[in-house]
Amino acid sequence: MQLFNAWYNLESNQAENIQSLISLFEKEGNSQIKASCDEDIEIFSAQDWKNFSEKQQQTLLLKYRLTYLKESTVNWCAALGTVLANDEVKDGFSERGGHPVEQKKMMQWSMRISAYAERLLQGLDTIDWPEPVKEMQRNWIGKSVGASVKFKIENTDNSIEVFTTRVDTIFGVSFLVIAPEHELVNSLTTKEQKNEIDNYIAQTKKKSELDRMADTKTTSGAFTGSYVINPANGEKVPIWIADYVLAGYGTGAVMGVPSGDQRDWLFAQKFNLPIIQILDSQANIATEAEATKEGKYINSDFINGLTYKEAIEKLNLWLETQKVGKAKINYRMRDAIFGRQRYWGEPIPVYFKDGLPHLIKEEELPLLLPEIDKYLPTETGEPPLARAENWTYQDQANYELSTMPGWAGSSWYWYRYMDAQNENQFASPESIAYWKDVDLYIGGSEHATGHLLYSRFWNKFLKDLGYVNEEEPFKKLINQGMIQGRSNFVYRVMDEDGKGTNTLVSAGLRKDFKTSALHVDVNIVENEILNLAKFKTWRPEFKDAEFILENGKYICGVEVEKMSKSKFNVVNPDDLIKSYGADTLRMYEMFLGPLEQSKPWNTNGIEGVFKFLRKFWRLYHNESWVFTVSNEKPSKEELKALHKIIKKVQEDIERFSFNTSVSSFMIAVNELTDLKCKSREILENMVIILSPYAPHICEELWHLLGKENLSYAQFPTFNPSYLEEAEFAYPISINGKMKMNLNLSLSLSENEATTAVLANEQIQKHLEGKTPKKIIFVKGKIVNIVI
RNA sequence: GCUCGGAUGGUGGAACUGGUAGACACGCAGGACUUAAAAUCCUGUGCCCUCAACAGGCGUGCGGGUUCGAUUCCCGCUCCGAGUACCA
Repeated sequence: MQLFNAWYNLESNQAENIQSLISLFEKEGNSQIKASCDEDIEIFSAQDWKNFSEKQQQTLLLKYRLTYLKESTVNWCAALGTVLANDEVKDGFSERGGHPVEQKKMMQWSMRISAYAERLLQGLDTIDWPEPVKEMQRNWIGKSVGASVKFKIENTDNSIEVFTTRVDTIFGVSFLVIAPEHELVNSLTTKEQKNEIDNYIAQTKKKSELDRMADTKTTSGAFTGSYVINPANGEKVPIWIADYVLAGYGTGAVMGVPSGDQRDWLFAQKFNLPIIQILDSQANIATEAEATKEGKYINSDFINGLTYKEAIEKLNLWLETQKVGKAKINYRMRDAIFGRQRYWGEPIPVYFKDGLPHLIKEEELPLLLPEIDKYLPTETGEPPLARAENWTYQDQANYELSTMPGWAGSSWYWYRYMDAQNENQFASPESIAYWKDVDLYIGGSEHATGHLLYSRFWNKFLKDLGYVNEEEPFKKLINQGMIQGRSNFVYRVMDEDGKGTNTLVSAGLRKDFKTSALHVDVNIVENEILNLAKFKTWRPEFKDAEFILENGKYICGVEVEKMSKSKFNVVNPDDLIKSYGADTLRMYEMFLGPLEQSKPWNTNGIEGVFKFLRKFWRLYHNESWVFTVSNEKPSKEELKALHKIIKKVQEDIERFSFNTSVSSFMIAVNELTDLKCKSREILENMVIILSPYAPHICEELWHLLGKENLSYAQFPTFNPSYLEEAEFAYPISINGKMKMNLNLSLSLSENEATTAVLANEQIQKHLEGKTPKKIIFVKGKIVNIVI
């Protein structure tokens, strides 16, 4: 609601209530206002504003709001009557059922995250996050400095606006490409070209954005028949459409400069368009494009002879004075779509009256999901909420039918933890002032450009409105590795049109068919062999499935990928807890490897951790499993073992290296077992050190030791004097190859040490009578003899 | 395609700042205890040559380089994973 009732003021560089915008409109119209808003805003005066009807005013405001309605393209599956996510579309067909999917335009709620692009970018420098994640976000925000240029359409008053980072190449333009979805395509297409354009658009509609992107090898496009005039030299430039240009980015139009851009070069090659050299440094443009900024301009009228920097400056000024363009900063990040055509999500608290969206009143919240007969779209393809009876506001106006996406909740939930019982506010100002932000956030890098960016966006917005105090929500971030799953696949045979059939072919035979791979539940697959009976009942669409078997079996394909419900490769840890206990599972997960590393889930080593915990328990017991500790003074060796582990665990916790701590615990327990240690002093400390790793067993032992409140026990202090050594077994290497170890006192100087080394008989043997050229001595590390 | 990450024994991994590669586990093999099994304990286990020991050679995805010395640094690839919007 707040986002709907807000706009972004680029002057104060923060979000403000929509009321302040309305007052500005009333006072001075919109010509002086610097705001993040839709591109197609007309200029109006204060007087105009007052004369506008209520409806006109609201329509205009919608173009400024931070939550607004926007036409977006979605994957539409007519057979299922629903919108599909990208990962539910496989090769242009729905994963479920194999029905055709096409790109369809739809009015969708969006959020103007782009208003925050610069702040999201700058903020990265202030937070302690892994560099790769920051880098991904920087690339995602994608700031580029360039210019926008208007190309006038021949014989009309309209023009096409183009964004370019290389305005200096404007004299090399030999064509203009617009996205197939571009709103001007229809009006630009001439009678002669209509067939070709229609065909091309039909083809494009079948491709998802992902497909369009994956295929960089084929150059395709179609000529509209119309021309624009290059403002720089007045020349006629043909307008093409091509699917490498996306409607959603910039203006959905690109100027084609074949000499400087390889993609444009390929396009010009294929369709016989001129390739114009514009820099004297471009020597090989007959074979490939050269995106150089070196050299001086040629064939470029008034920038001939200038360098790159001079040309950019001159052109930007020229564009502005000619009123055909201006210098511009562009962000590749698009606004985020906020509506979902699903049932399970928060309903959007909006109703429609006279085609305009209105918010329900705040005291009417929360708006609860209505009951519906089945969680499916309607027969006419409307979202599930359309099934609800009387889903109307005050019995008159229709409610919005889409629901909110997952990130509506995930973008602010941590504030709820600060004040979870609060019934009136999302969190009280006092609790927010106390807790501030999240000190350490552990999350997977798969959220780098989704959740972690949306959260930063909402947090900044909440700060602008004074609800929270920190600019950034997560001070420090660590990427834990993803636990991956082994996914199994079946292969659906496709007919000549590429449509899915009812037949599935075993993995070994799939080369002979055109197939598309489908995830299958790992629980109905054993040793890659599919249980056919279970498969048929798994989902209704497979009831009558037919199989092409190999050796009487259906063999599934295997891939390792992230564990996810949608991939049907999730395993449940409950069974492990039942047989090994939660401590074992917890420690095993740590033992598996470094926190940041991804790996497939595998329980092969869990026995080792389980045995360790039993061995640890036995330290506190005698042979008959009776609790036994002694009050004897610990020996030197026992103290050494203890202080080794104190040091190690301290260091490991600092650097989040839990797997190495677990190994060290095993070493310590092995040592203490060998020493037959029963000393209370040692064993009490061991419980404290291990307790964060295996809390249950430690709590139990703590009680047996006659103590309470383990979580408040003081972590033991490391004493280095227990670890001091007088000697070190130096590795002696010859030409960098380790030959033997030699015990030397650590107090020896370099000279004394090398003398002692050369005096050694065995070393002389290794030297084979040769005189060393050089001896490298690193105290406490190594001796290397070069011969 | 693009952005980001990863690769070390049969397996998970260790080696933190360029200094003994394979710690600690799993698995495997052999043995002890047991009527037997489970549990527990002991020994061995990177690869190659060798009956074995001694000794030797090769080894951190691949190909080069820097260095007395490289799993670690540099250049060029391959494969695997995550994200994705052909970003003008």
